[in-house]
Amino acid sequence: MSAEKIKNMEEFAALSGISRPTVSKYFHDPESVRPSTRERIEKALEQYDYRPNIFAMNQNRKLTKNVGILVPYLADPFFAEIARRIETSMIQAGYRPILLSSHGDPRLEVENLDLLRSIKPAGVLLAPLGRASERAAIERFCKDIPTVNFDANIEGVGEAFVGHNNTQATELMIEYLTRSGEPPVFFEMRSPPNPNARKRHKAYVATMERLGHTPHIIQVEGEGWELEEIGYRGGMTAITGRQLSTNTIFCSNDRLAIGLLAAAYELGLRVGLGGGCALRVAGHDNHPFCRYTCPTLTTISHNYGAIAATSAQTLVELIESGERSAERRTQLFDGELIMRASA
Amino acid sequence: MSAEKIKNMEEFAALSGISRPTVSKYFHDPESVRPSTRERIEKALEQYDYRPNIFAMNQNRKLTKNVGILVPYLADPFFAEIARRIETSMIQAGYRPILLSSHGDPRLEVENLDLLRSIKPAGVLLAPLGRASERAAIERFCKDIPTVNFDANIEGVGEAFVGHNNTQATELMIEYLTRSGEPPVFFEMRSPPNPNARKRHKAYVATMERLGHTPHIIQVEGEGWELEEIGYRGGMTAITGRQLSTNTIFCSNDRLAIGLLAAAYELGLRVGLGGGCALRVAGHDNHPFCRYTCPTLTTISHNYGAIAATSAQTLVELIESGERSAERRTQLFDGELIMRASA
DNA sequence: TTTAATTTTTTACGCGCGTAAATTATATTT
DNA sequence: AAATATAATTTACGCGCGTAAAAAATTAAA
Repeated sequence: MSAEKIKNMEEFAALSGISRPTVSKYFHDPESVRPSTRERIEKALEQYDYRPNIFAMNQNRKLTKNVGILVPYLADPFFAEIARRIETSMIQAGYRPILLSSHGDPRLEVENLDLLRSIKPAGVLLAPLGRASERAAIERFCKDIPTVNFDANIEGVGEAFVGHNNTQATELMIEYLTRSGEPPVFFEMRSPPNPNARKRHKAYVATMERLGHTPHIIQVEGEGWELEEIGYRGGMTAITGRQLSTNTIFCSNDRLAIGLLAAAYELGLRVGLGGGCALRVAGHDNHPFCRYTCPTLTTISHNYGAIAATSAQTLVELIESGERSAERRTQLFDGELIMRASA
Repeated sequence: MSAEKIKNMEEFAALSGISRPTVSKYFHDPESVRPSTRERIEKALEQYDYRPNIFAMNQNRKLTKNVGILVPYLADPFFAEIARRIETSMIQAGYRPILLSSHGDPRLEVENLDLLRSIKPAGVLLAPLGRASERAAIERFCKDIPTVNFDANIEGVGEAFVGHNNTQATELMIEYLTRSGEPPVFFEMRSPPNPNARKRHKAYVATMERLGHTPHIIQVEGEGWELEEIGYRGGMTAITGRQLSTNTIFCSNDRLAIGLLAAAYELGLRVGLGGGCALRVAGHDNHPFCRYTCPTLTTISHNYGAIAATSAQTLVELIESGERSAERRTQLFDGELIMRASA
């Protein structure tokens, strides 16, 4: 490889003995130039190690290969995992994903949308903060750029929504818990930062009533995204304060459940199904780490694979058809009961 | 807010009655224009909601406010956490971080470096994959762009290295474990994907020998970044195969330890310090989740705050001084023993 | 009010590339 | 070999903005 540094396509074109527009064409699609030309370009490429500037490329293109992925909080392994899968799908489909996290901050979410605008994305995959989001800004964004909404639904926003069927999943778990023991109390945050919490709350109440049980809800205090810590503290006060009307707790999400398990462990309560267990605990999400709690956490899994693949595919179709779909499609994937040792 | 859409600075300048270069100056630094002018611009800003295109801005600037952050595997909460902190630091310092993950793939690491080149970053914070990295590509990158290396050191690459003192940390843990019980066996992967593993291995051997003990190492099989799963499976075979020469296991990292704890739990081994415990397990990293294992995991914490802050600050200084430092600075932060219940 | 100092505007060019239209060169067919 | 089809080149302009230099307008000082 030569030591000379190549600044731009002009220089590279000169060195390879081909005109710049042809080189440009080559980078857009290597098949679109004559084989002999292609060979010459590729030989030069080996010698000089030039790569076109991606953002300059996209500046004057009507259709770019950039896509944005925006999630509310990347340090949460749930989002990290689903983002990773979507990223991989989009790369395989020939796109270049840019992943951004809003760190739980609605202002940063808006800023990130502005940043995404700047890369002229062909489309965006958006998991919004939810209630905290600045709806107007998001709506404006989606009006301009084809967007697939995932994980958390903002009604009417984006061309499509792909998500988890919280209602079905909640029913599934309550039915299982009721069938195999006492009906559960619901353990949640009073003001949850994560989306989906409301839906789960409502589904819990509705399902309990349908089954003829009285809903019983424990709402723990706490702000922010340190959900395990909040679950732990809330669990301590709930258990020591004897707020539990049954021996079965259904947590709004796995991270709260993980904290609750830690509290139970510390207080010497045995958690699980068998005789001699004082408590059953179930979660929701199938968080990457809940296979490794002690006891392992019974939970409901999102269909991660389907949600990631469908979101990605929906966006790709949207982009490649070139049309904005007339009606907004909503696709929900059923949750799956993951029976482990905690309930 | 008006319904009209503004495409570029030209249009916005026309609507606000100010010339484009002055508007450009305003966006660079609002204080640099006359107060009356600033007012007019800001009034127009409220009306029309225009934002300059970030990448077009940077295209022709000698010094941009973009910085890149590249980590090997973002779905690992360790990297998610440290990246989040660095991102926040850089935002506060007035920079615009772009966070990228290589998903454990060296080729993607090189592609990400190319992508970073395209945004003309003022500097880059790089946690390389380590041994798997394509050293030549990284060297070339660092020659062109001021880079601070963090977490995993690639000797001679980047202007500075900021990381965790694996040697001190390993010594600290071995001394603690030895003092409070039997000297530990070392539990690691035969071919670890994560950086730092080698250093810890060497430090283990050296420290054990210094203390007059025979090093005993269990190397588990497995590829990829599913470290908990690998730790679990390796733990199962190690325990059932009676490969343990002592009752104390020091894991190369917390994620392996988490898997190992799950295996011990499943096999009915009590883990912890007290009488009646068959095993002691310690980890390394202070992974965000090891506070919530059962028993809680004794480990060594990186000085997350210091590493993130120092990396960010070093890069900012490097950028703002405008010089490339003559000698490569290496800063290691000592680990801290986090005593919990598992050892 | 005049003069000097500071801003702002105008003008003009550059960044690295896309892309369309017209022209020229090369390959394929008859 | 001539005619046709295909590909490459030249030319020219655009994307959204930075920035430098000169000219014009505004403000502050004398």
